[in-house]
Amino acid sequence: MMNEEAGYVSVQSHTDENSEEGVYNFARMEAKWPAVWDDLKVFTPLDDGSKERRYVLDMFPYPSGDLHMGHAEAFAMGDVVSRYWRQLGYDVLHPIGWDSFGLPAENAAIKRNAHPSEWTYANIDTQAESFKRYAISVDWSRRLQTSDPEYYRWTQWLFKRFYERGLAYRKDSPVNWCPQDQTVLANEQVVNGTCERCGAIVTKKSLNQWYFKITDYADRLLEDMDALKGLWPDRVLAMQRNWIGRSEGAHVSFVIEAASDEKPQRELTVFTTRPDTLYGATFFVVAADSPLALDLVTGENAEALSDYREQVKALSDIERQSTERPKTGVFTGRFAINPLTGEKLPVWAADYVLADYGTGAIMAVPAHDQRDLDFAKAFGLPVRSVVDAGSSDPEATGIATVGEGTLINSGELNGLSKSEAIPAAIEILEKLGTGEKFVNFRLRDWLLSRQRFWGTPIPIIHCPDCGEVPVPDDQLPVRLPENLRGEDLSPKGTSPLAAASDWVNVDCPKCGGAAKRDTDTMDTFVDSSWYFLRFVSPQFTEGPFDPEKVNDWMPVGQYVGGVEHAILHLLYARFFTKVIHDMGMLEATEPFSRLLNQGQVLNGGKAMSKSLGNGVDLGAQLDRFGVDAVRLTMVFAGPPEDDVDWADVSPSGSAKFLARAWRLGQDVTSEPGTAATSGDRVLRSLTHRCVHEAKALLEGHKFNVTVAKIMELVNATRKVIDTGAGAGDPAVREATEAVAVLLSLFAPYTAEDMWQALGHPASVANAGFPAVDESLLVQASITAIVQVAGKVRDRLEVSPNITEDQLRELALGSAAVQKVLDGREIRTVVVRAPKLVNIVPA
RNA sequence: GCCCCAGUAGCCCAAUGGCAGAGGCAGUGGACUUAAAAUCCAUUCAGUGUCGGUUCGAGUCCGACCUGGGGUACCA
Repeated sequence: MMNEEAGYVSVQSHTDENSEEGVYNFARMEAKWPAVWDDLKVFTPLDDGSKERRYVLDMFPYPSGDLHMGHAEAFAMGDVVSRYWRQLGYDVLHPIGWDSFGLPAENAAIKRNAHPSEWTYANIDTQAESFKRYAISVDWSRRLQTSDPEYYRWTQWLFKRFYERGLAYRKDSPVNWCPQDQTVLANEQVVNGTCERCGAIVTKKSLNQWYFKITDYADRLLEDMDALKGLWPDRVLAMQRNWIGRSEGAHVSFVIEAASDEKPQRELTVFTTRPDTLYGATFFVVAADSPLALDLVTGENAEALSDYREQVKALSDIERQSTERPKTGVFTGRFAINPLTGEKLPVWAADYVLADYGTGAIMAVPAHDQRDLDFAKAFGLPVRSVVDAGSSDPEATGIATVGEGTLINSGELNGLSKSEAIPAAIEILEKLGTGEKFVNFRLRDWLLSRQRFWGTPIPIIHCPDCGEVPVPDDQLPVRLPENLRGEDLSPKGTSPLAAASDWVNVDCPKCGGAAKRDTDTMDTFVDSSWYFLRFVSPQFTEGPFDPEKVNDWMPVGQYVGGVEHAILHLLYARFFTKVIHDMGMLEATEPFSRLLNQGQVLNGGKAMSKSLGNGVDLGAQLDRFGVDAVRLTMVFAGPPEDDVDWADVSPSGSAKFLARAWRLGQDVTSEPGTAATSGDRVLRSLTHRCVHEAKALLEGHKFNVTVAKIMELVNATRKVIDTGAGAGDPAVREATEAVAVLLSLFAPYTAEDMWQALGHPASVANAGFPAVDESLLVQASITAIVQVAGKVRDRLEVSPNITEDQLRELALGSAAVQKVLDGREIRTVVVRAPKLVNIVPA
């Protein structure tokens, strides 16, 4: 703490305007350079095809307030890539925008009796100013906001194209409903099964909602991940894979016996991954909350089912999801016929079978499925083993046998192993015409409608005669009304838009009769599923994006953002990209070639939060240490994907290092353009090795190690100035210029100031990555180590070009080696010229 | 429960299968200073979570386990 204070004082003491020349002063640099960069349009891509294009993108922010430490880390990382690519000579597209629709703005508007746009755009302006101070290298002319009518016009346009392709549709589905507040709740507004606002127990209510048919793309979303292997973090790919949840098995049809004239015979299909266990099925279960259960139930059981369904509805998510909860269910009075054995299986309704997975019905094989076994034991249903896994009886132990084994009690399947029996059973079912191989997915369609105001209106008109009628393209955008504010936006059981009668009531575009607008708005994930496409031509008026520009830039070469978006945003963006590709508007089938997940910024081992009181204010850190020091600290703290614990790092140490680097620029006395060839050979060699290694490290996103290499070079250069060839040596200039260019990726103000001190015009961002002289990478001599039985026994100074034979002879001739060998026979000699010899005695 | 990721010095972190240390923080000593800060120089500190395996050689590869973090969970 004392030392941090010391750093603070030392840096801060030089920030006043009258400070002496030659002293590092971050405040002066931060005041000076942004205007210069703006004038030079350093970060505006040429976009003319004269240079190879590269697109780097940070996940765009939500304007919740001013920037915080998390933004500072994420954008520091993305900026390294952007500035690195620019130094390599690419035409870099690095844009910024805001994901500016969303509920917080609506809540703020209710509280302040204002329109959500006021709060939203004020915050955006604040963040934009902070980003400019933070010196992220973005093209400000491409700035966009998803809540701009010029943006959401195209969100609506895309929705219509999805609608035309049958990929946007409405259906009834159960949603969270608060009976007290008379409103639908988002999942995150349901806390422990109760309404976060009033505490009432949340129930399910069936409402008509809009969906995107993402399930049509499940296979491609899964398969195309193969090409992302090694380019996206493994865990993100794993999470997406789990989310999509591909499961191979079979559909099997069961005949349900007739119960009466009103309840005639019918067929029901189940999905199972274990068709081999069909002989072990002893009962049948349908999801209690599905319409199927109501259809099946017979008279005397109807009341029990109805009571049971009420109980299930009242269950909180927490209770429902607990695997510890005892199995519950009711008998429906019906029986299913096992297609292989003709056996009658009682049909139960239970909540452990989910209505929206598979077909909402299962065949229950208690001997080989733990859940079925738990249910069988709770209701005294029979258990029959059909796979002998050599373990004890499931009925006695209560543990289902799920592993490999030999089929028994299973007719023609007897004697087969589990893995042989699965395809054999499918073949039998297919011959009987009562089943087939089937691949099931866990992924569900994307519920996109929200009963909220501050989102993209759904461009559909409901006409009593014509039904759903899309708003014609030339009438887009359907704008949000501007006269609703404050209490008008509070939840009243329907979307706030429904109350805006001027807005809702329109003529049907088809028949001209009285009709009403759809009053729902879109999930904000829709807005963010295509913003990366809009950035290629944000002012384009003929479509969502310029069809030529989009293929010039897409796919995004590097995407940077938090792992919290590992599933939803990234899956949705991939889905949109594929649909837009299928529409023939885009060549790419994946939006983001490479993905980097930066870690979180913690304080004292924990995420910063108000309740913990451990928040660190970004603005205060910037005031105290300077933008460059904060950026450098974020990058140097560790690998980009690791969390940064602000309690473990030293922004004052970063500031000290930057001042040290900056002073090199002040000290150099040779003229710009001085040839380096006559300079200090050792320093030159180090400079070129540093640049060479930095390139490889940057490609691998090892930014922290890159910074360490720059520090090494700074230390060596300082030594040459103070105790070596001196400040006038051409190698010192060469090294210092390399430091400035490398540092420009991490500390743009310091680097720019150094560049100027070295006599170069702005901007260092365009200086170009230093060229490496390969001949300087070769060292004059190398220390070869000589091991005996893996232990180091001698070191030899050898030429890097030494042959294996030469090195072997030298090593064997070593006195130290001979002493250790002590006359023993030699079994092998491993030679790795020029670095190592390992002599293995017999 | 299942699936990922990570365990190296007091701390943050480096190390194409080849001398465990590049860098930083903290500590210690010194130079400079009337003194302090800043600056500069020097320097202490671990055998890599545990056990086993592969190899001439393992922090690195393989297996099991321990600890921590993350994801997911009645998905048939």
